[in-house]
Amino acid sequence: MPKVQKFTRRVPSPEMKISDATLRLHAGYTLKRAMNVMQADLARTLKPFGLRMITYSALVMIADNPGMRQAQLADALAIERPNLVVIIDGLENRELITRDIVPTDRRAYSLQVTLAGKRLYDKAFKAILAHEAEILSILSDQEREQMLAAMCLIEAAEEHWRTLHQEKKTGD
Amino acid sequence: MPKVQKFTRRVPSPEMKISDATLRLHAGYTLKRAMNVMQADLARTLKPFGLRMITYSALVMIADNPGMRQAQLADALAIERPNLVVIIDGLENRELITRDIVPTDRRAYSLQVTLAGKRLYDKAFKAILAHEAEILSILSDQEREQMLAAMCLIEAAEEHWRTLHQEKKTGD
DNA sequence: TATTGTTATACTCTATAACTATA
DNA sequence: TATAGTTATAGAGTATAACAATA
Repeated sequence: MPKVQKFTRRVPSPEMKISDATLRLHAGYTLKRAMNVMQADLARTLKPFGLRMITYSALVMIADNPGMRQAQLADALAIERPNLVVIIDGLENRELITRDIVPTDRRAYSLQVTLAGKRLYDKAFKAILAHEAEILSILSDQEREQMLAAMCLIEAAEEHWRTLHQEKKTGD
Repeated sequence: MPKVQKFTRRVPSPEMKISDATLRLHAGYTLKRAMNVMQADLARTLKPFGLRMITYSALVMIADNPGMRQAQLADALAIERPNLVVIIDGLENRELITRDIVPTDRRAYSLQVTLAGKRLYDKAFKAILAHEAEILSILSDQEREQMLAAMCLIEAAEEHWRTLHQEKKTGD
């Protein structure tokens, strides 16, 4: 089987029309492309506040759930506990949150937002809402609601789907 | 003897209710959560074929656009040229694609899919469609179409949005 | 001088094992 | 024994600078 095809000319001109029609048939591909746009805008929006997506998410969760522990936060944000440590460290060093001692369980910390943390949270939250409203303005209110509902259904479907197949994740 | 816990708890922690209601107000957050589900399933689906998302995408693009160059492929997949090299290397080593010489431009390569590459592409494509159909079965046909249309609008909106603001990305 | 493919590098994000101190 | 937080580390994924060959 000769692999030399230097004589088969296909004329790969720079003006050639590139098509990703096949990949567009995959919902995951289209979803990823759209999410990259949202993600990039979100990162730009948060940058002036010195926040990244994950640090902002952690700040919001702590502010909304005062006293929560790191393990709970990691679970809620769907990240591993070790990766949360540096995130919490950063927020604590900037005095946006505090790690308080839990009298009933001296292994754990009670996470609390500070006044400065809540102020930053409020500003970042409003900025994000404004940016997202701008990007999503191409969608009607109904389209936007239906899209978000569909996203929630997809996310929720995973648990249902896993239960159905009784995941054997221990071996694979 | 299966180990049975006296008190089975999914989250062995305070009985506190954790809420991510605020983050749910951000479309980007909800979008990311849903995409993670699709992404994880896609990775699982491709694993038996020895493909990752990016290598599968490259294979499909090359098969659908015979003769395209690496720079074009990198642009289409929205990745940097240096990161594409190792991907192309992998596909070429497995003889799924070939790098052919372009007589008219000896700097460039003409990317072509091999028969084995096309066969793997067909199998992987069908597997992905089946998996996605299963996950998206919680949505009606109309809901699915509307969701995908919304995703395309969001992605397309970025260019429009950037044009409107006449990006000063050179300094930011 | 600009472009194609490439190398080297670095930085982020994520995943896992193992340690400590508690329970 | 099990859990909460931590440390160290490794693997992806992604970004930029710079180089050789060629246009």
